[in-house]
Amino acid sequence: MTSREQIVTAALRRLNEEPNASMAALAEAAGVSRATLHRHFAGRQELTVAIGRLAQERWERALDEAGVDEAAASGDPARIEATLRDLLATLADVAHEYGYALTEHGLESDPELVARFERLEARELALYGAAQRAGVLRDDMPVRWVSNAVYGLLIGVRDSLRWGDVARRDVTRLLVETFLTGTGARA
Amino acid sequence: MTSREQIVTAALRRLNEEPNASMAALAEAAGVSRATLHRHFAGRQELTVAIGRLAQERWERALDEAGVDEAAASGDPARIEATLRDLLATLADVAHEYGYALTEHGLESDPELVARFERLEARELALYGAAQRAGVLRDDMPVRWVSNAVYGLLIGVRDSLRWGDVARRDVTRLLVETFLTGTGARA
DNA sequence: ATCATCTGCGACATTGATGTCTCACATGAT
DNA sequence: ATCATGTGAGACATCAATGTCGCAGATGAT
Repeated sequence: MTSREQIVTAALRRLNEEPNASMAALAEAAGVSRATLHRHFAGRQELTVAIGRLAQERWERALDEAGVDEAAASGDPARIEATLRDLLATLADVAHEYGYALTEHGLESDPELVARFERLEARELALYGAAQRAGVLRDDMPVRWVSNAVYGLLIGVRDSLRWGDVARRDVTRLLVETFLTGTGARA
Repeated sequence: MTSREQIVTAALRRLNEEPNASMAALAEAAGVSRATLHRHFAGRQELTVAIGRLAQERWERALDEAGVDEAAASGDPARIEATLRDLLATLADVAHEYGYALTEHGLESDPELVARFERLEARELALYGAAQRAGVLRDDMPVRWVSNAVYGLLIGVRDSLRWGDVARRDVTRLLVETFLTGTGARA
């Protein structure tokens, strides 16, 4: 791991705890002098964008490994549902590890990041849409609502783990079941 | 409405759009000079805390008007469910109007705000717990997860409205149904 | 008319974070 | 031994946001 990568991951860890940590704090977290931090990243913006990219790569890998595109194209309900559950399970981890990137607003100012975000989101929307057509998800909800609901629940996951409200091994089940069948008791 | 209140509501409106807006921007949004803003609020902290208090008052009113405590104490499933639906509908509005307070981290540094937050949260947790015991909500989920899921979905509501993904008149139904029965199609 | 109060305006001081620079030291390759 | 490279330490400059102050004009009550 290059020192640049070490800095990014250390900064992410620190920012997950304190989103407004100063560059000095991030340097300290990386075990590096402030000057060295600036040698690798011209400014805070550059560093946070690097973190954003890292998060997106992780997200993209989650989509790839779950086989989102193929499942969406297949139209096979069983396969779509399995993929969906698989994806959500992985996204729970991503939310936990990259929570900072999940909630930070400043990242929207980087066009490259925004563009990639939209591509990734589109792939997810395609899966949700396919799930609706295949009868896996109810089709009387806007796809974008479904997407935003997932996003919100992922923030719930992040907070639950942050505050220690829920054990890590339970959180996947809670997320998936809440998303698919809600919190209501079966009639 | 006193000018102090006008400033708070204008600042809230502005911060809902741009959470990092400067004091100068907030003064402008309130149609007031920067000096006048500082005459009313010694610093940014004081202003954001005032906003936080406002949001909490709104939240408290939502709990009161829905009759959360009485419903929880009654143990009556029908009443609890009606109260729950009612509460969520109101909270959707609160999330829309007070989104800034919903996501801003800096508010956690004010002890008074934190204390009141915990009291309000406790009332909600009591309702969720009662709902679980009454068979309205499934009882195999930690109450705190339920609470965090609501919180997350409210962020989903906020974003959906912010980006125009969902019409305001639809969002209540989407929230309530997603929360209670999930996004999955009925088997 | 007079007085109290609030406000806009603009100048000024402060502050905390940020970015830059220099120099000395450590490491490792040749 | 020498050289290249990367780093720590600390001084320094900069900058944007923040907070303060004084003065003059507006408003409104008596």
